[in-house]
Amino acid sequence: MLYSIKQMAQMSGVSTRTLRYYDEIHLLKPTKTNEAGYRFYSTVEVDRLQQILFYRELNFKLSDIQRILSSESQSIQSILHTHYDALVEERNHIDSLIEAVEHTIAYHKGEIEMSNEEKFAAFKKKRIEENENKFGEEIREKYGEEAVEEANQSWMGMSEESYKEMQEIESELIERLKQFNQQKNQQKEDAKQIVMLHKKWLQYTWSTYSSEAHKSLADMYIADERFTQYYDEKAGVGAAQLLRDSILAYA
Amino acid sequence: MLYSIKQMAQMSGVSTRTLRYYDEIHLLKPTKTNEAGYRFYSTVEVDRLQQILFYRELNFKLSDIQRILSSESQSIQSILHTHYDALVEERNHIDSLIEAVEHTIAYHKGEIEMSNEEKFAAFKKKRIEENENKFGEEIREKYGEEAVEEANQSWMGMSEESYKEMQEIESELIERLKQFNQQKNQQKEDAKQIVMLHKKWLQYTWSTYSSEAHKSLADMYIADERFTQYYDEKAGVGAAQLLRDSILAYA
DNA sequence: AATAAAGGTTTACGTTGCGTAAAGGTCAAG
DNA sequence: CTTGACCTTTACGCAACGTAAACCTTTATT
Repeated sequence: MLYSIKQMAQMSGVSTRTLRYYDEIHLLKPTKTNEAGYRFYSTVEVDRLQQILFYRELNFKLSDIQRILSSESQSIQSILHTHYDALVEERNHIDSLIEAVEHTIAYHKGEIEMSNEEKFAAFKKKRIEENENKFGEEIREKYGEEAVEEANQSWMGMSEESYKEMQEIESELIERLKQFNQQKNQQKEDAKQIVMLHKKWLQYTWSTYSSEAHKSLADMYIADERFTQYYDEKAGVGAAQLLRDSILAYA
Repeated sequence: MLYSIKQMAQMSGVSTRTLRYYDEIHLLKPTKTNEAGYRFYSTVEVDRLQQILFYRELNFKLSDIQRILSSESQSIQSILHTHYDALVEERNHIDSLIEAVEHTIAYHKGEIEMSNEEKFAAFKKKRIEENENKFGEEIREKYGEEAVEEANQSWMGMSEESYKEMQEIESELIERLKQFNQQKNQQKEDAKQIVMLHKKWLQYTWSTYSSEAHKSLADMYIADERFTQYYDEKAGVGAAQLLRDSILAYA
C-alpha cells in the first residue's frame, strides 16, 4: 500500500509542504518516487512520521529528532536529558517573566506607588548596571573581582543623603578643576586640593583606597575617551589631562 | 554629550548590529548623523534604549515594544495583559511538555514496562487518531458527532480478545470476497454471507447499526479511493465494487 | 603629512520550520 | 481532448539579529 503525498498529509495531519520539507532535509524520504517526481510513502514512513511528530510536539528541534531516530538508546538518553533540562530552565525563566510582567502591570495601574527609597534603589541599580557594561571588564581585570563587588555593595548601601554629599563633592571638584584649568600660574596647593576632593569622592564607593590604585585609575582617565570626554566637557578641554597629572603628582 | 554607536553599545550591553537594526526598523533612531553617515546618540536615546531592553527581557516582540513606547497607558495595559496571558499559557504548555519528556525518559530507561494492556490501549488510540485524520471530517458530516464518538468509545473499550475476533472476521470477509471475486457464477448466497460478515465486523465499533447507514457507508467505499485501494489490494481488483454492490443489494 | 589602526557604513546571506504564492508538469475522468 | 485535481520545483517571507565582505572616516602615531 502506497500513499500519495496528500494522503500521507491527511493521515498525519501535517501539510504537504511539511512533507516536502522533511524530504529536503533528509528527515523523512518517500519509499519511492515516480518518473514524474511524485512522492510515494509506505507504512514504514507512516510510522516514522508518527515518531517525528511525537518528538516534535515535545518541542524537539528537527535536527535533534533526526539524531534521535537514527541513534542508539545511549545517545537518545542524553538528548532527552539535555532537552529536559532546557525545558525546566525555560519554565523557570518564564516564571520570572510572569512575575516581572505582573509587577509592570501593577506599576502601570499606579497600584504600586514607588516609595522614594525604592526609586533611589532602582536608580542605583541602574547606575551599577551601566557602569558594569561600560567599564566592568577592564576594571575587574585591573582591580580584581572583590574590589568591584565591594564598590558595588557600598554603592547599593549608600543612603540618599550620602549620595547628595557625593554629588556635591563632585560639583566642587569640577568647579575647582575648571578654575584651575583656566589659571595662568597654577598653584601646587590648588592641585593638591583637587586630588583630595577626588580622593574623597572616590572613597564613597572605594573603601580600600590606596594611592597606587588612585594613580592607576588616573591613567585610565586618559586612556579611556569616555572619561576624558566627561571631564573635558564639564570642566573644559584639558581638564582630564590636568586631573590625571595632579593625581600622579600628589596622590 | 553625544555617544558613538560603539559607546552606546558598550554602555547598554548590546551589539552595534542591534543598534543599526533598531535604527532600520525605526525603533531607535540616533539624534543625529554625521555627513559620513556616522550615528550619534544622546542621553534621550540612552533612556529609550533602557526601556526597550527592559521590555525585551520580558520577551516582548520588538513590534510590541514599538507600540508600547509610543502609546498611551490605555493600550499599554492591554498589550501587557495579552502578553501576560500568553506567558501563562506558555508556561502551562511547557509544564505538560516536561511531564511528557519525563515519561519518555522513563520509558527509554525501561523503567516503565508497558503492560500488554497498555500497549494495546496505545495501539487503539493510535488507530483512532489515524482514522480521525483520514476520515474524521467526512464521517462526522455524514453520521454526526455522536455516532463517531460512540464508535471511538467502543473501540477504546474493546478487549484484546474482541479485537482478535474482529481481525479474524475481517480475514474471513476478505478471503470470501477474494473467492467470490474470482467465481464465474456468483451465488446470491455467497454475497449474502459476505454482507453478513461485514455487518458483524462493523458492529464491533458501530453499536447503532442500521442497514441504511450500512448502504451509505458502501457508497463511501467507492467514492473514497483509500477504501477502494484497501479492498482491491487485499481481495483483488474489483473487490471494493463487489462489496459495495452486495451491501446495496442485501443489507 | 603620510600611514596605520580603530571604528564607521552599507549590503547581504544564514538561522528555524515551514506558509504561501507562482509557474508549470501529470494523471484520472468525462 | 479537455478539465480539474494533484503534483513538481523555485523562491520569497517571517524575527531578531550574527557574521562577513568590501569599502570609507576618523584618530593616533611616526
